Amino acid sequence: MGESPQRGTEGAYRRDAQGTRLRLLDAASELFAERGYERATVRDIAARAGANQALLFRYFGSKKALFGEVMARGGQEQLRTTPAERLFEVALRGMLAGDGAGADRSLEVCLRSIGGSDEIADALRGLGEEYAEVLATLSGPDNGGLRADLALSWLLGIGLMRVVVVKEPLASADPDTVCRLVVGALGSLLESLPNDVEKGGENGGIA
Amino acid sequence: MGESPQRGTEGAYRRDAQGTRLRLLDAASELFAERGYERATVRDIAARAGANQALLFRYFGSKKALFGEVMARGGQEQLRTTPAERLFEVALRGMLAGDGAGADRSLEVCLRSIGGSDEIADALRGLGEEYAEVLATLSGPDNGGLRADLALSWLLGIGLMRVVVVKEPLASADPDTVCRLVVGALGSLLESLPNDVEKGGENGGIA
DNA sequence: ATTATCTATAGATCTATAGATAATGC
DNA sequence: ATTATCTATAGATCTATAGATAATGC
Repeated sequence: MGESPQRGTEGAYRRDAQGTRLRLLDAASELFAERGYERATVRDIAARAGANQALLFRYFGSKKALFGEVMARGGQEQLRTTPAERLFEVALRGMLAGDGAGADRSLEVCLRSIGGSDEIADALRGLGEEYAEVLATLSGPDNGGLRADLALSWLLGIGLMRVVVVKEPLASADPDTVCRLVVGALGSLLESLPNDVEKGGENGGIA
Repeated sequence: MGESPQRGTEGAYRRDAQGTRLRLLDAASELFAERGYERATVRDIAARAGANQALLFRYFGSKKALFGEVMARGGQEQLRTTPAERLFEVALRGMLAGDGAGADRSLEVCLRSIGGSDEIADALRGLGEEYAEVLATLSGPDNGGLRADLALSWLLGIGLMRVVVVKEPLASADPDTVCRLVVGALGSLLESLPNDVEKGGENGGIA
């Protein structure tokens, strides 16, 4: 009983398709980030949005389509507003900070959804392409793409261990310390990071 | 129809509880590695083992218990037989090589199962503890545990991008090249990695 | 006689849909 | 009248169990 109004705290509620759609999208962002794609059920998403579960299908068609919209919404902003040489650190700090106000949780969503389905892996690959493309501009021509992928791998691995696995001492380590250690070590991989490190330059013959 | 004998290629088959148990365990190792915990169903596991699905529950009790046995079986060997200063590279090469004969796929299993349930994260954390503990001996006293966690994060991140996400160019990059780049960059994080990466030569001027 | 193996099914999810209800705009 | 919202349920999984069947050892 008592599930009819479902709007909880708001008191008077008005019919508002666009508003409901947006609340569903926000709720989905949160729940996908918290539990991953599979474990976030449409009923839970609708409940958090204070909406009926059937509306989710009316407005988005399917759970997968909703996931697609969630992924499309985030990420892009960070990519557009951050200069290449700061992208790694900004993304890393975003991951380390966890949930901020309008924090971009796209990467976290991906990490928790891995293995859920092939479409999820596709989504993460797509997001990765965009990050890696930018990061690749920081390397010389030799293995630039590979170096970018490796940097991105570290970023995701750190997120995985810290946010999903919650491995100590990493999980509660000071973001500044983590950032310093990682960016320092990456200096020999990506050449134009802010804290310039002497660079090796050549790569020594790859067969 | 026609699912009764289920032993396929073997021809004459004998009742062999221990053998069936082992085939189930092997099949589970493979399928968990390929699809992760959630998507590997007990029916598929039993089918690959050429056994009836009910036997899985008879011999292991539950799907989770089976997963536990799979995780307990692998990993340990690599940890015991590999000296600390080579552990990172050996684990990395194992991840890069993918499926060998008796390759240890525990890490891959974990990567594909993340988000499936809290128990999975626990299993990965436990496996991580053991690796990190060994890696921590390679660092000086300052932030040794954290440095080890960061190295492990990179290892897992690379596995994630290469094996699960299949991001190019990393996915089909030459293992030697990847290994050289990563071990080189890690030199500034873990202090006593072998300076001779069996390629000899340039290790990049790392402070 | 023992017990490895198989059949059949309970019971719990979860996504998705069809159709009913009711709040808004005209 | 339109359409946002809700109810009820179909249909597809999947794990797990109870009890039947049949291959082995004595």
